[in-house]
Amino acid sequence: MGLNLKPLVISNPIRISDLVGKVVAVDAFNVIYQFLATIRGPTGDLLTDTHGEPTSHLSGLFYRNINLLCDGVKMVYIFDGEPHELKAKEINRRKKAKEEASEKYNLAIEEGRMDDAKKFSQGTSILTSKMIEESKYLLSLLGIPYINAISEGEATAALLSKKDLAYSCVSQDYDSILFGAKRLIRNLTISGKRKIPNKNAYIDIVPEIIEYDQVLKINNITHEQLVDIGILIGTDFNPNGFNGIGPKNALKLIQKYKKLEDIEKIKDELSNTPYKEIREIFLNPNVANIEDLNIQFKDLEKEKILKYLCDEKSFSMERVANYLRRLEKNVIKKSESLDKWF
DNA sequence: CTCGCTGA
DNA sequence: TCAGCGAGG
Repeated sequence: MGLNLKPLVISNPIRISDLVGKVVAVDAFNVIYQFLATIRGPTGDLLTDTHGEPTSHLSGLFYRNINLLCDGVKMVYIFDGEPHELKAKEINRRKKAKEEASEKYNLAIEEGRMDDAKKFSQGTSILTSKMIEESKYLLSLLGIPYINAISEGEATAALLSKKDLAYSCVSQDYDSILFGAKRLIRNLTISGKRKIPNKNAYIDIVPEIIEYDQVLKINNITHEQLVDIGILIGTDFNPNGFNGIGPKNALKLIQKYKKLEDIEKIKDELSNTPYKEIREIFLNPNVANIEDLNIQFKDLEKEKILKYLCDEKSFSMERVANYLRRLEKNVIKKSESLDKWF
């Protein structure tokens, strides 16, 4: 799951009101997986419609996006395309991890350990192509544009930020910074309090922003060197990184030796790592031409949303209508306060 | 994810 | 008034 850059970055809290009118490029898979992990019933089951089809992804997308739209944030969702072939190992590892989580989940259900069941269920989420299509459909009804990336979604999100078509990327993972994104916002689509695992305590989750320039500056490194650090720690394209090297160590090594080829003690391991190819993935990512990306923000289609979510997906008419009304009021209020200036 | 209820 | 919990789908 991404790479652990946390110890090497500075993150500053950001208020959602700082994002009014700004475009953010959202890592769609990352966000939807989060909804699938968190939006579950007391024993870890997903929300479903009357046919038993999962609806947790739609619930999360609907409520979260309406709130962000109310706050005046403009989202563009970026969906992953074909993964790079070097990602096969990582994809396989995730698949195995899910199978293991499913076994633990089933056993916990069988033995009536419902707390455990809920815990293990979070690791079992599978994002089907049907769920992806449903998510895209709901986004289009909400008037929120989305882009189908050629390959890694985070590469395309980073491109939007580099070209100032977006102010920032949005993801929990740090990969977009390696792709050269100017900014990354974390914790935008999760909110409030989170329980600390196995403890009876809660922490406040607040949105935070990470600046690319600042990351390079405080560590006194270049973009190329940041990518090399990522390769040492381990990326999706070389999942485990190098033996015994964590973020702090990786930084020290690159600060001292400047590049992977000059680090004597990793020579053998390096010869077994396609590091040149991985560098290329991050430094010359496979993305569309910026002119070919058609991003249009539209009005939401109220009737169609009600029809889709309530008639087809078993959402409560009252709740959905309430939410849509709240957004409408907000839009009116915003335009009124704007009118006062003229 | 979010709402709505509940008990301090 | 508000954190915490259960339900929604």
